[in-house]
Amino acid sequence: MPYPMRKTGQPTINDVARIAGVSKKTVSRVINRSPLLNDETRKRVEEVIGGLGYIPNPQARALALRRNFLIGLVHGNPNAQTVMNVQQGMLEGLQDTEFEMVVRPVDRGSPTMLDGLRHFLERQRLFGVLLMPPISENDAVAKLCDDIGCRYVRMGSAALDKPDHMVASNDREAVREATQYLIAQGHRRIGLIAGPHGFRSALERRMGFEEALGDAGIALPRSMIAEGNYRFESGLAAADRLLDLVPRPTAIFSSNDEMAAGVIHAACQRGLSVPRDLSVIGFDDTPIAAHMWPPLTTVRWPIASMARSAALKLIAGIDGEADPVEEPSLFLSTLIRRASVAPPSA
Amino acid sequence: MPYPMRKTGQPTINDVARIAGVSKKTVSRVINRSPLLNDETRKRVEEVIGGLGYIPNPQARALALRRNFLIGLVHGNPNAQTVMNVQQGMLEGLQDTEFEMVVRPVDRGSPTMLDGLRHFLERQRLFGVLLMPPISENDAVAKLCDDIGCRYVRMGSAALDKPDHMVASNDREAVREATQYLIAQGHRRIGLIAGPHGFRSALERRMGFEEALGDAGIALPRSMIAEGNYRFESGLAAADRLLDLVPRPTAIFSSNDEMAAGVIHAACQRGLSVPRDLSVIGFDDTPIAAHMWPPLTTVRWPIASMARSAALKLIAGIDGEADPVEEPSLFLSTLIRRASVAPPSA
DNA sequence: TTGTAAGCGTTATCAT
DNA sequence: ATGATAACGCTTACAA
Repeated sequence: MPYPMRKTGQPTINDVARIAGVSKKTVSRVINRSPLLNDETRKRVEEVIGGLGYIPNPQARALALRRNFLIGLVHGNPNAQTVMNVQQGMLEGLQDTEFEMVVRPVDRGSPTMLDGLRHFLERQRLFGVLLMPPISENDAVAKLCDDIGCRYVRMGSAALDKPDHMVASNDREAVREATQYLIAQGHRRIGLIAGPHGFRSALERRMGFEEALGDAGIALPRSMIAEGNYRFESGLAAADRLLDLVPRPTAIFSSNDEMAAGVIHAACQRGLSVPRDLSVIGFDDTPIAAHMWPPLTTVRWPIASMARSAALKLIAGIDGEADPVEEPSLFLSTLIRRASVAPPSA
Repeated sequence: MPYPMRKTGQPTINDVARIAGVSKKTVSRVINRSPLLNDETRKRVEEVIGGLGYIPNPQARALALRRNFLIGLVHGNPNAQTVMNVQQGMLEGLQDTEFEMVVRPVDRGSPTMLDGLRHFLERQRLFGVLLMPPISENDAVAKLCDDIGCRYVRMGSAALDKPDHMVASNDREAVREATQYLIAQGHRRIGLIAGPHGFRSALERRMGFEEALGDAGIALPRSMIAEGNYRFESGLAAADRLLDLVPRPTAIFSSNDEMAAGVIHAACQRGLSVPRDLSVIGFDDTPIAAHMWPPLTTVRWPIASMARSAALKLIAGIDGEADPVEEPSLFLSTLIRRASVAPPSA
């Protein structure tokens, strides 16, 4: 036999029912916090449950309920640190619940992505999924979840859905602020390393950047914008393009930290000193931001808190005891000022 | 009702049996690749399965088999990038199987860690778990898995268990080689930033370092060793201690990349130039190694390959078709030479 | 408020 | 080689 059986000595609902002198259904009601139950009965059953150390079998529940106690994390191919932060926040939200986290990387862009995801969700009968950007920006994915009755919460850089299906950050305003900070420092030739085309986060951040420059009456020639794909190498290449300009930009805003690391790398390669010859601002505040030299001024993206909140939204309303906590849907990003920004040198 | 029911239109084993004109048990035999089956029957059933798009319900299987199709990833609190690499390797090994990955962070050091883990494994009836270092070094955890009939594979920096329960890297030799490289460059005052006490990886790497120095007849005063906890800040602090020495070390081997980033940070803060004033070698070859300035010479730790192999070991022997692939148990680390090492300046 | 009986979709036992 | 029947441990209908 490929799958060897295994005896388990764990108590079942039958044991509890027998010892408590009630039917299994009554025990089931206790487990599921049914409101119509005599307090005395409930107490007696709970005592037996405690004494036996009984824990309901999740597999049996999943079968009967046609629904597993698993929350999926669906992510595309973003930054490793971002994924870790999301996992951490999610697990925090799921802590001390009956839910576990299963991780599902998908290849966005693959034509079979949607089908693969459908099979996954249908087979595993997930309770819900957390959709990370940029997968979360795909409306077809959200519709798929709806169709097959799987709860979902989308994480995004703008309001993508109804509040109970979404947690968002205010990227545009945060970037506008960051850019205003550069302007206030005296910078006028400011380059942008944009995120990849088709990403909502890329769009929002770019618009924040453009708004700030527009408000200050600073022209933004096309040449001052270079597009990257959120990866280090693309930041390096984009910075090379911007730094080749004459005159050179005195500051660069990069749409994420990983590309900002590429900017600093490119500057160092040319013998430019940051921030003396070039100021740099990133976005995310991943650990490397504080660890690189010079420490990177960046926008702190509260992605872990967002994920925690998203997880709580996903499982909200199933805890018979308390009313579901109203989790916020909007999270504010803040500018973290470090050494990578200085006034432009004369 | 807290848990709303949901109708599913998916075909079941009964549909397959009815249409194929066989009993469900026969279908079950086809699914599980039972050897005692008429080829003709199998073919007919497989056709129906294909036509219907039937997929066995994992929840029902889990209940009947008393075993879930989930592989757990148990990790303590190490480097985020390392965890991501492990996840990636694991998922690669699990790709196109019926298994999913469940992530379980645990607080090693907590007195309830073992109990918590037991509850998790027993409740979820995991098929198997991948134990990341340093949790993997805890023999009590391995014994726990054995006791409750959960497969396990331990990842480590040395042979921790029998080959089918372990994947290991040769940290000691790799570090010896890295240190020899520093010596060959002409360094004689070489500092070590060790990993935390109680970690096997820390011990192995330290021994490799000491062996290389011993072989070369270079004295290693206690003051040239500083202990860190694998985190950036600890590397920064340890480097500060080493760089306060008079005379200063001309090179530092850091037991991982994150602490090495701290070393470079500390050097920059003092106005020292790497590699002119100080050569640095790290361990891991996480992405930041190539991204920092200067690019970090480091030991490439093939942790993703190890995790992939570990996953394959976990599910080996259940695929009735092919014989289980013999996965390697030992993985070799290699030195990656980048710009952070140079001969000591006169 | 509680219990009885019938699933949920699969696999194990023991026939034939 | 295949099938009937009883698990697996829980939940929902429907009674009582």
